[in-house]
Amino acid sequence: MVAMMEWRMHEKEWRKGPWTPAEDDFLIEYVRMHGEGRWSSVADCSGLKRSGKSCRLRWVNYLRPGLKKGQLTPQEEGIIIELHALWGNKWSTIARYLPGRTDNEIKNYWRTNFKKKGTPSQNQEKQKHKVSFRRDQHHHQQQQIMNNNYVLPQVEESNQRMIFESPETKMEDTTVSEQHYNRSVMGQDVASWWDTVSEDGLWSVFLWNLDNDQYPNESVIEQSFSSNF
DNA sequence: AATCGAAACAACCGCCAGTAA
DNA sequence: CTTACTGGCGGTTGTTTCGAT
Repeated sequence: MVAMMEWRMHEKEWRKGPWTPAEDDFLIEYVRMHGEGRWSSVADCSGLKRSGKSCRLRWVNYLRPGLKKGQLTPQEEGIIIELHALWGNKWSTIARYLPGRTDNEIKNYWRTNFKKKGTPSQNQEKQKHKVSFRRDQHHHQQQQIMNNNYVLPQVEESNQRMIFESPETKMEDTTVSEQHYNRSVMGQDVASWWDTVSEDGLWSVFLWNLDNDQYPNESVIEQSFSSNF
């Protein structure tokens, strides 16, 4: 009995730290068999000594098919900047507008570049010369493994208002403010956009009460965009 | 070549909301 | 109605890599 309890306790001691390729394989195989979700049962079904949370995080941030890796494009940077101005640290919400990018990636990017430093435009030149070789290399391997096995699932959330067909072109079923956002930011030079906004003091129009978790006043946004873009 | 600080990234932690029992 | 469980999210930390000196 005591031995049994000890065994059970031991069973719940999850492994931590960096994931090994073998663990990744286990998780990929699990998702292939059971689909996403039911993370708490991964350990039981796959033999992984990882918590459900850990498995979900690994899958979402690293193993999931369709993930883009490597440096963010100027367009993506612009999207992040603008949406952060609109919604604050709603990383998962922002990530929905950047197909293939994760909330974690965006969060890290923001913290590294903008949190306690100058404007994005000041950091742009610096950013251009930074390349993540290690990550690209690893991701390339992962993609080669998975491209043959997975179909990128359609994003369908009842209250998420968009379906991406290609990353930076077609968006469907967006709200008015989002459509303005799409028109104004997609393809625009980030540095010039930032300069415009910061010089004109436009940030004030984006300020609203973050606690109520609502979109900013659309008419205000519409006004600011129509007058500046 | 060695060292050190900054940047980049992966992963963990705590909290919260939704939901099933 | 209450409670426990689960998944998701944002904040934070630890490690690795890069670049300057």
